[in-house]
Amino acid sequence: MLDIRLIREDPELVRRALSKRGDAFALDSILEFDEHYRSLLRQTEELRAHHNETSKKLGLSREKSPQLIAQMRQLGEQISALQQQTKEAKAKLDSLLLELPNMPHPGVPVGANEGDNVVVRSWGTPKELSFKPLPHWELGERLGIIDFQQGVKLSGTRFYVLKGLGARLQRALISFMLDVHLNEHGYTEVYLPAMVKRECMASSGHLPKFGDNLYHDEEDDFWFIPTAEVPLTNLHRDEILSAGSLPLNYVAHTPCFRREKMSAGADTRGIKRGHQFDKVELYKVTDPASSERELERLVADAENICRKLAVPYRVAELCTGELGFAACKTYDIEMWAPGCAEWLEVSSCSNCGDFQARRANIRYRAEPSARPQFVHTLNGSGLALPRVLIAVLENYQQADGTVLIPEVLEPYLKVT
RNA sequence: GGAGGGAUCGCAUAGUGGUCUAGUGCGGGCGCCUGCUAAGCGCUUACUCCGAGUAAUUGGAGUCGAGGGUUCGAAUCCCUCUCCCUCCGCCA
Repeated sequence: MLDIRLIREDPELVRRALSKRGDAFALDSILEFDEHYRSLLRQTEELRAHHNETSKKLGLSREKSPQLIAQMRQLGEQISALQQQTKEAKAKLDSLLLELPNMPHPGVPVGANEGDNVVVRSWGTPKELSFKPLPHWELGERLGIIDFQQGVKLSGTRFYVLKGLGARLQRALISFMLDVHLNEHGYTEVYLPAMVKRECMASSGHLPKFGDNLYHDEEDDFWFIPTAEVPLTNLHRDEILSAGSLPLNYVAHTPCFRREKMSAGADTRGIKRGHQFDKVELYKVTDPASSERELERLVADAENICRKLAVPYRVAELCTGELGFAACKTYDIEMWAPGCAEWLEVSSCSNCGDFQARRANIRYRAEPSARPQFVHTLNGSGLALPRVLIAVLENYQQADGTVLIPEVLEPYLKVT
């Protein structure tokens, strides 16, 4: 959520920033509703002040004047009517504010689509292969480690079953990633609910706008998380943290569930885009001054996994048009997959500034007696499992159709 | 799933219709005292919103789990919901 005071004081700044995303937003009606709401609020408060004062006097006086009580009753009715209007205006204002995305950080390259993203660095070079590399769906089927038909049999399109070494390879990757983030990067591991309350989705920015992409249980109003970012953002909802506790660094392995309505038709082959997938997620809560630096560290932590797996990758900074709703700055990490001959997005690392903190009401005190202010939140995959699995299978495949195990995974995968 | 109990300031508690402008203790902060430490003493210590002021500051409104109701007036009475605890049942 953007600060209404900023919109009020400098609407042009906000308008310019948001326009870089390539959409138009209803700033004018927000300003109008804000003005309307505040004038109602002022009236309500004035009447209430008068009401409070008289009521107090009445309490202290010995004889209760019936006329005065009648007057007060009438005033009370006026107040509750006005209060109702004020509440409605506020609700309308808030619902408009919740639809506004974050403002891109000033340094983010302006652009409309993927072509305008800027590759900031790359690591490793795709191996020269003496044979034609297979895509993972063929490799996986031949080796009997990915079964697409059984996935469809159980749950329909965009589901698959990992079997034997396929399942074990995924599990090895998860353990390996968690261990690196714990031991080398100093994150704290957390185990999280995969279903959360509606308000959690609003805090992270996934509701009200993106309900289409979420699975939802009607009976208990549980929402299935599309990423661990959702529960992680809510871990400290409505809290005031001490400056000394920052930054908080969390790592979590969770399943993720996405309807993928928007991308109907895209990537239907293989395991690149399913309705359910696993992800190791990195998350940071920082003070405002350190969030930019911490984003660089977070990306470096995710990259470290790629390097240890010895898979070529590149890092791109997203242009303004590609930024997610809550993000003000994002780096994508893409691993090279020779079989399907494409760069696979295995991680998206974002600084959300105070956008989520404002929605989730997460604050901190710089000094023990200082006024609380909003923290910054950052998130990034470290990394997304199916795509790393693809990259490993396709990069480590041999001419005879077998696949080698990356050295770092050997301790996790004693093949017998 | 059934029955009962509960939710008050960071924590623990007091508060059953107007003097609650929510008290007290602990914890935190600032200061004093003191060879050091401990102790002691004094002061202080919630958040949000609207307004005035360049600012320090200041006026008002709201918040005792959430929402609604009764009342001139609600932490206190009533209703609904959420969450927590205890017991029973079921269960990995």
